[in-house]
Amino acid sequence: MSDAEQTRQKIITIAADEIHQHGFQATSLSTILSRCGISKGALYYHFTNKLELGYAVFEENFIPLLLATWQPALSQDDPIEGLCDFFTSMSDSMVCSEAVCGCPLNNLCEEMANVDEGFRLRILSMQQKLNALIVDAFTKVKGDLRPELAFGQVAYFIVATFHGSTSLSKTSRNKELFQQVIAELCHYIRALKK
Amino acid sequence: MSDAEQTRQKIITIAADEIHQHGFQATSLSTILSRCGISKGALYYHFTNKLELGYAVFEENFIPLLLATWQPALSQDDPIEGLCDFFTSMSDSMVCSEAVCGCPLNNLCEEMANVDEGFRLRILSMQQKLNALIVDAFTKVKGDLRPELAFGQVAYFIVATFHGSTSLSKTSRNKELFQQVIAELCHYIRALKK
DNA sequence: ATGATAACCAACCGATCGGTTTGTTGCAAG
DNA sequence: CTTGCAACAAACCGATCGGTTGGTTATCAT
Repeated sequence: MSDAEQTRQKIITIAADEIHQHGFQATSLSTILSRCGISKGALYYHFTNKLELGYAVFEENFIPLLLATWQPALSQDDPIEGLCDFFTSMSDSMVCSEAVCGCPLNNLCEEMANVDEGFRLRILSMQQKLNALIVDAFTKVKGDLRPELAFGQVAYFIVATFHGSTSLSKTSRNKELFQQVIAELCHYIRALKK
Repeated sequence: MSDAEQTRQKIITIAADEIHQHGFQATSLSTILSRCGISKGALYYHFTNKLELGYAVFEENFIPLLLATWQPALSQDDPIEGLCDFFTSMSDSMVCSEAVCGCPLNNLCEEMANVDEGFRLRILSMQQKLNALIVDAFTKVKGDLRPELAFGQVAYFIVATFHGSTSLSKTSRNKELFQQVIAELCHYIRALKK
């Protein structure tokens, strides 16, 4: 990897961490620069402005991260149990510092969807991709599921509840509350089976 | 009402609208001042700083608004149907401009819970109050509900899903998606009955 | 050896932020 | 009639923001 590409990756990685912690608007370029150990000229050599840096972080860091997080759970032979195990292990292993930051997708959705159209469309695209993943997984085992279910609707419901539960855990700082909502979500998911 | 109290109320009302639209941190005092038609000296006569203004907005505007929104649904004879009617009529009557702004409680939770402890504790208190309202309503008709239910857990689940669905509608700008998730939430809620 | 280019640095810019200071007005009590 | 305080207005402050500019260094083909 060339020096330039190395610097670019470093910027994106650190910017992703800052955005995850403080949101996009509250993230200061100065902080990124000092953490990277580079100057502002270096950053603006690689990115035309802050917004383009944000888009790059979303596409090159957040999206692959989200897909890598959800994919394994959904490609199990039994995606129902795969999802429940995924949610449960996440709520069990969650430490306080993670609970505070929340899901990067949900964070950006809350913050930027009604602020910048570029962000909104990228977030929307990712939400649809995630939803399609869940629908595909359910379709593969649709013989085991209740026949009247609308998979798209159910998939959005699951993601909405998951995001809402991460939101709740931000104020409580208590993973037991998160675990409770996740437990209830797993009840719901398992009840999708015949 | 005295002139001073009138000015104070005007500031809070307009600040509440700005915070609801743009979040707390992105809300500019200058904008509030010009919308109110007052000077900065006037604002700082009534509030010691921006944070205290934010607290006042939360306690004197958002909290009463939220309680007035949820209370009627929960004090029905049948809180299950009350909640479903509440959610459904909200998703039906929602216009695009409302969908973009989301729920004030959820917005502040996402933005401020890990930024300011004063906000976090106030939000947490409100979440607990809302949860208690739901638990109380369910307890009154517990004879009609499935016996194995943990009401607190169920209540948090409902609120989490509702907040997650408002989050989803921010990106889609399409109330049909919101309606779908709400419809699935109503399925879940009605299934709480025996 | 030299010119070109990629990759970067340091200093600076205007704008805006939350917050402070000083001054002014209207009314009400003495 | 004047004194005093409540209720503001207007100007200003330092800090920080995203962004720009002009130069510097290292590499590499010619």
